[in-house]
Amino acid sequence: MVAVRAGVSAATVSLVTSGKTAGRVSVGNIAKVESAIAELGYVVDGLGSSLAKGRSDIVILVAPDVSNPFYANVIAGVRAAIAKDFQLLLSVTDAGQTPDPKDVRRLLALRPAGMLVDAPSAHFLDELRVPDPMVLLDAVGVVSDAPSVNFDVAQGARLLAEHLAGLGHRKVAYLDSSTGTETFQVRREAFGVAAAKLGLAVVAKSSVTIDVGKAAQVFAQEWEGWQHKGVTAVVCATDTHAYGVLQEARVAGVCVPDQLAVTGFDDLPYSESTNPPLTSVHLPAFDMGRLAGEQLLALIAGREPTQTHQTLESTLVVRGSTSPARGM
Amino acid sequence: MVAVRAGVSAATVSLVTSGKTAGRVSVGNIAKVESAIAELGYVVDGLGSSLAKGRSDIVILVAPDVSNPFYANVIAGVRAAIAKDFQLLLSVTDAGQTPDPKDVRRLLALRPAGMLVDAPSAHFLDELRVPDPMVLLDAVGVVSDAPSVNFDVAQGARLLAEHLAGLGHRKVAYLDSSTGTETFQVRREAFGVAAAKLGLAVVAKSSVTIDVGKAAQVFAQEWEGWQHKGVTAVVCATDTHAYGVLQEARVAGVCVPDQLAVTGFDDLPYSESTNPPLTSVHLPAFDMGRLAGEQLLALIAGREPTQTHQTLESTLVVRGSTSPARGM
DNA sequence: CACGGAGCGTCAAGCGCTTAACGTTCTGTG
DNA sequence: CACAGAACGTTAAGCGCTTGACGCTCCGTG
Repeated sequence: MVAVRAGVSAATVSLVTSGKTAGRVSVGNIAKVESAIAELGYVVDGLGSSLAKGRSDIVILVAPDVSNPFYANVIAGVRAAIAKDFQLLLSVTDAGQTPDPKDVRRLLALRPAGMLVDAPSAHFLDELRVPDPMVLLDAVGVVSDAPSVNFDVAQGARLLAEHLAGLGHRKVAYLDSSTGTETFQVRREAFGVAAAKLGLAVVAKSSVTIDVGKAAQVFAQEWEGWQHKGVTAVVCATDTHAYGVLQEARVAGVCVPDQLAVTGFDDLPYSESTNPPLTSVHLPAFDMGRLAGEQLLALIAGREPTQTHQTLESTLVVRGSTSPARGM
Repeated sequence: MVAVRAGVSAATVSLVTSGKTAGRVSVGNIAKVESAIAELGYVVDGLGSSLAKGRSDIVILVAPDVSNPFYANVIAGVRAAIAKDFQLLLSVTDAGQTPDPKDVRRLLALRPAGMLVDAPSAHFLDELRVPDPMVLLDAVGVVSDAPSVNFDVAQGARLLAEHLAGLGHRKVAYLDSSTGTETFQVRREAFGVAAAKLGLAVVAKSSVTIDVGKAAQVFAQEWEGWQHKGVTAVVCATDTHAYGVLQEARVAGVCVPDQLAVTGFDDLPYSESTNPPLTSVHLPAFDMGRLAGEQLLALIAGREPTQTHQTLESTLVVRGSTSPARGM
């Protein structure tokens, strides 16, 4: 191995690779070791190193649905914060499902340096014996003393309700999904509260999944009923639902936004390319990831996090899918 | 630890956890150990175990761009194949970039059980000392004796060219991206060949990235020129480009498909929800991931892979964005 | 009754690394 | 010149697990 090549002991090599050379290794030996490392293409073995140090340099990110472009942004943010020092390991799951605690425990066996949990369910946090440094993302409706970074969903919902009410809409349909996470529940409640304050009537309906297709089906079934009730706008709890509604509305010959306003939540990248472009509540996913990553880094380093619970502002992006209600 | 709790040696616990109890551990002791494990919520430490066994149960997936929904499908497929036995670790990178071999080498230090490389560049494979079990995905334009699973891009390009020629188009613009991977190069060439055979004239243009917005810009700049040249269709090397074109065409008052046909490549999930829905070459990403995962599993188990190089059929999904050329 | 072998457990070495503890050498100072 | 302490190196003890080697008990058979 490197040690014999450089003519020193393994201990010395270790001191060099970990940069603890001050007062322990002579410049001559540092050079020898470094050139031996270069010649051999040596990389410190992560397994041995982690075992000796008691923890690996892996950070685990648990997210409910990695195929969702929204999470891609979160992931990118996390990566931006921690990639220099740690390996990011994703606990990948199927769409909309919270990971099985058993799977996560398997990950925990790798003794990660820290853990990030996106959209954790209370049940999930209970089930799992919570490890040392952990930061929660988008931890709505969950009580935990772990630091967290969240969106101001209430604000987004309020902006959205005000926008619709301002356009003269009096009755809206609310479409969300009955998947596991608390996310949708919180959004529905937030919108309900905001709508109630403005005298906006809400008809709620849940789809089974966040699929574009499923949402389209629901719309196809419900549209007639909604029409009878005087619904002039559909508020979707996630943009993918809105895509389905847009698609099916076109099929049904319903003109958006003239006959029906449609709005989303998340502001996914494609929402500016739909027809018409989608009015949506923008949630700063990348920033959430980055901030959570930074918090975790601080925690790992033993520093107390600056703010335990951070809330990020959400904004409303108004595009072509909303216009004044019929008859205005 | 578990051993004392069950009143046996650590060796016996290890035999139980790894299932090698035949002729080594009595049923009584197995029961004792198992209940001790259950009570303590014990999970075999991955670090110690991997170190002793010489390799971890991690599989690394290297992909050029995880935020792309196309890769999300690949990942899902890989996961479906290997999740039972291994942890999937993604070498996450920035959009369109091949990962830095240095980063990957850091991952290699975890001594993964195997490795999957999606859209590898020749340079990347050279740079990296290739580890034991490795399977390549979408390894176009790369010579390597590692098993691989690929798309039949030529077939897709042919179907597309035939479709357009059949609709009476004589001159098409080809829009792709100049990002690192060989993917786009291969697609362009394949389409060029197919088009030439059918007497279809091609005007090529590259965008800097695969961004929707960048593609829109390119279209805005080029459209006038293309119009002069008699271009009646835009072929995009990836659906995201097509989204940009669709969007900008609407802004410019160009009617798709009557004035201009637009096609994509990849058949991303949103392509059925664009306006009009996008005609696109469908690549079976999930299957590619799954097959590659299975190959890798076989390799890891020491079995020879059944087929070294597999090619998956691609198909053309015709939707509303293509119609007969003007004047037909 | 002696002996072979099956059945069951444990021992101990070792995976590749880190780090406290402990030399050894060298330099400077009283 | 003696000695303190800085500067370097190495030794060795693990980290938590796996596994080949070994030992013991017990049973069946010649």
